[in-house]
Amino acid sequence: MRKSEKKERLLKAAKHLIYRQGFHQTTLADISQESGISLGNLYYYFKTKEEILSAVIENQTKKFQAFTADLEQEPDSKNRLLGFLDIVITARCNIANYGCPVGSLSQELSKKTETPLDDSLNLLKNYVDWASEQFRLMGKQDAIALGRQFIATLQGASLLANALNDPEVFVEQAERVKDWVDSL
Amino acid sequence: MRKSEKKERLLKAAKHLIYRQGFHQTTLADISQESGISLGNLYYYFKTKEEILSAVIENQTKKFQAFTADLEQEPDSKNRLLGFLDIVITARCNIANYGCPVGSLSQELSKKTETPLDDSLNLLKNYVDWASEQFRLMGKQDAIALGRQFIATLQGASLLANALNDPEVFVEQAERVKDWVDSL
DNA sequence: GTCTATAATACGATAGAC
DNA sequence: GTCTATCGTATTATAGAC
Repeated sequence: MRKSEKKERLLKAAKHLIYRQGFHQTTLADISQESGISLGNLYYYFKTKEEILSAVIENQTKKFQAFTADLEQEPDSKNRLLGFLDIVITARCNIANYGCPVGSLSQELSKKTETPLDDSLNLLKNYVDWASEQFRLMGKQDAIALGRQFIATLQGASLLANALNDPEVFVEQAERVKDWVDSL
Repeated sequence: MRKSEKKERLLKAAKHLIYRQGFHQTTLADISQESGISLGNLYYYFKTKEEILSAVIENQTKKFQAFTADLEQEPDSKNRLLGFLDIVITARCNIANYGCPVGSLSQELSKKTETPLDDSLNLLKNYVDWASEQFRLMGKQDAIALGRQFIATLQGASLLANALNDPEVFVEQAERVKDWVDSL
């Protein structure tokens, strides 16, 4: 196994566990076990637990970029927003079980007493900016507020579906967002 | 100082700290310090940390009941929803700094690996049920979905305002909800 | 009921052999 | 690079004097 391959295994395990358990509840022993890499060896790849968190956030940022780049294939911005909704709807079950990976992490980190780690703040902002840009391309005057509304409603739907433990709550609300976008 | 008064002091400190730091990041030493009650004495009032959490959740439930009971003075259900919005808007700064007390706790606890503690699940559900009831009284067929939309949008606005650290983001989105309710 | 001191444990991090 | 063993500290919880 290549060195970088191990680092990726660790990152994947960390991402998975942090999503399901939250950052503070995930121990390095958990990550070691899930990845099959010994606890001592883990420190060869990441000097601190915080460094793992940074890597996970960076990974999420890249995923966002790949996600929106893929949507660029659709030339119409309204259809891009609708395509975005279709994709998140397919994640309904994970959302009902664990919430939105970006939103839940973002909220947990906002309660951190230590260093702010601004990258996490930017994660949600990236999505908001992307959505606002789509509304701007649709010629909307209040594109920024619309973009915030788009993301906020989906975040709220994730939170609610998670709290009520019901994927269909997420689908129902996302469909409402679809109707709303369609009507604009 | 009465015995029950001390218990209330502990509860208030715990509630405050859990809201600002989250449950897992709040230590019993923190609660001891904030309340001015020694760590050992704390255990006279609450046998475990979990028991404090239960008390905080129960307190939030009572707050919800008092909150909605107060709104019952307004005879028109649409006005009750609008009144609800006006009140949460006044909390904009706390929301931008720490999120919604109910939503953030609910999300943190949904990631708990141990016992589910269903009371926390019911907290958000109480709000949803209340909102849905108002829409039902307004004669809406899809009152349940509307109630979910009402609470979900506010939760999303809280999350976003918190992530972006901007109270006006919350106000902007809450005003949009007001316009929406008004138009129904 | 209230306090100080301390036990018990979990966890991040390091040391050092291989 | 990788491992096992272990340190140091934070934190929940208890013991026991007052």
